[in-house]
Amino acid sequence: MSTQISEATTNRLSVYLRCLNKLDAEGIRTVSSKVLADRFDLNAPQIRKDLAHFGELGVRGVGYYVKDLKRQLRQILGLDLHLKVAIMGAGNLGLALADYSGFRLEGFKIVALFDNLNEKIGQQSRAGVPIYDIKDLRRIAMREQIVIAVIAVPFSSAQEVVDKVVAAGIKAILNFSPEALRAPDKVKLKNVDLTVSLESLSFYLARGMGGNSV
Amino acid sequence: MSTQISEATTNRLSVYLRCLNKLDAEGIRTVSSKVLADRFDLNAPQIRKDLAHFGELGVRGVGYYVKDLKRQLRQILGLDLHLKVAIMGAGNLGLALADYSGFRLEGFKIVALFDNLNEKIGQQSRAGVPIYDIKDLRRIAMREQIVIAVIAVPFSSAQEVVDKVVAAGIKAILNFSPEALRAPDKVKLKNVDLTVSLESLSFYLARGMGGNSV
DNA sequence: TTTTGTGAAACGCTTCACAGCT
DNA sequence: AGCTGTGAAGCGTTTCACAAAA
Repeated sequence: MSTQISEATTNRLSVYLRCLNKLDAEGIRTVSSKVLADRFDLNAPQIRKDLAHFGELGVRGVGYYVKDLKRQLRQILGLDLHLKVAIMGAGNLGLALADYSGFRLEGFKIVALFDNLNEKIGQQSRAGVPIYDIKDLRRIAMREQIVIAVIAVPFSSAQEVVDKVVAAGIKAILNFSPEALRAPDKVKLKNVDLTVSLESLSFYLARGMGGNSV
Repeated sequence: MSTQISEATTNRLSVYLRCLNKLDAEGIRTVSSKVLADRFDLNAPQIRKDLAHFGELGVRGVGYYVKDLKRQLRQILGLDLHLKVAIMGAGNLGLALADYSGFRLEGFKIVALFDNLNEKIGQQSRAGVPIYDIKDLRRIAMREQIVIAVIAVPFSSAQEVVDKVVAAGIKAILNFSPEALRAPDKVKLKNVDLTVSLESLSFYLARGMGGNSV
């Protein structure tokens, strides 16, 4: 419990939760690490190790109670906090992210879009997320208790927007722009970079390699 | 040269290329691993190790010639192949991905969107990417020589679409849906999962941790 | 008996220190 | 002298094998 949990582990916890949701929807009550692994292409000892970081979540000889483990993972991942999210940039990507129903945003609420174009400010996304002036970021972030910002602005203004996000007291950033951004250590920054992802695929194609991976 | 190159390494190659593009734009001719590292918050020995996988790309006592290294990285990453990309799903996200200029898609061409809704088929994105019937995927993938598919459909139909993509002979998939997809080993699958990313941020927030990372 | 939780081994990636070129 | 390329050391993560518990 006192050790640092790696990013790889937290990512897997998220995947485990998704798997458990499926099992629960099927009415399955208990599941062993072996069955979970076989069914979802995971690794049984790794599941046990990952979960063991957070106490004795399973029952020896039985496995894990699906509903209990779901609840515990949701709590561990902080989903019960119902964290508020803002999307920076009401362009195509920002609007799409604000509304995309394919993302199972259980535990998150997208409460605001921010932009600097007058014709966008005051409008809202199709699903009804309001678009605010980025000048009002600090005020609205405090009022709405926004703790996560998603960066969906063109790369040329990404760093500038990150600086504003940090100044507004937001504590975590998910960056979609293809730019190496700097933020203070106290702010958690995670990058999702389409260029890097595509180039990685391209590399494997260029080498004529196969292989399946996350 | 005969060893497997790790995903972490290929991702960094992509980052190095981006840094070199900046240096080149500034007219800088040569750069040492030390300077590159200091300037872009990278790791000098790691840069050398990563590059050394592909031969002697630098010059001892000098460093790396920016233009040469750019060219070599582009070739290593397969960007000279100008690979063709299709976006599966002409919803908000698919259309946004097809047009988003913030992504520096140097070396890739998005040539098609696919959907199954009649009112979308025959239309095109704002930037002019045509929307085809997914039924014609195989034919158009062959005609256009599409080798990468981006999955931007709702999660409930993601696996079904992946199966069609595989059947059409496409060799690499970038998955934006929050679903654990299965594809044959010969097809390279890479997941970009907003849910996992957000939950990972949420975990750190819930634990009151700081820390900056990729 | 079944299946977890866990110390120990194995593995792979990163960092280091320096030999080898220029 | 300067900086790369690289074998070896260091470190963190994954895998294994089994003791402990139900």
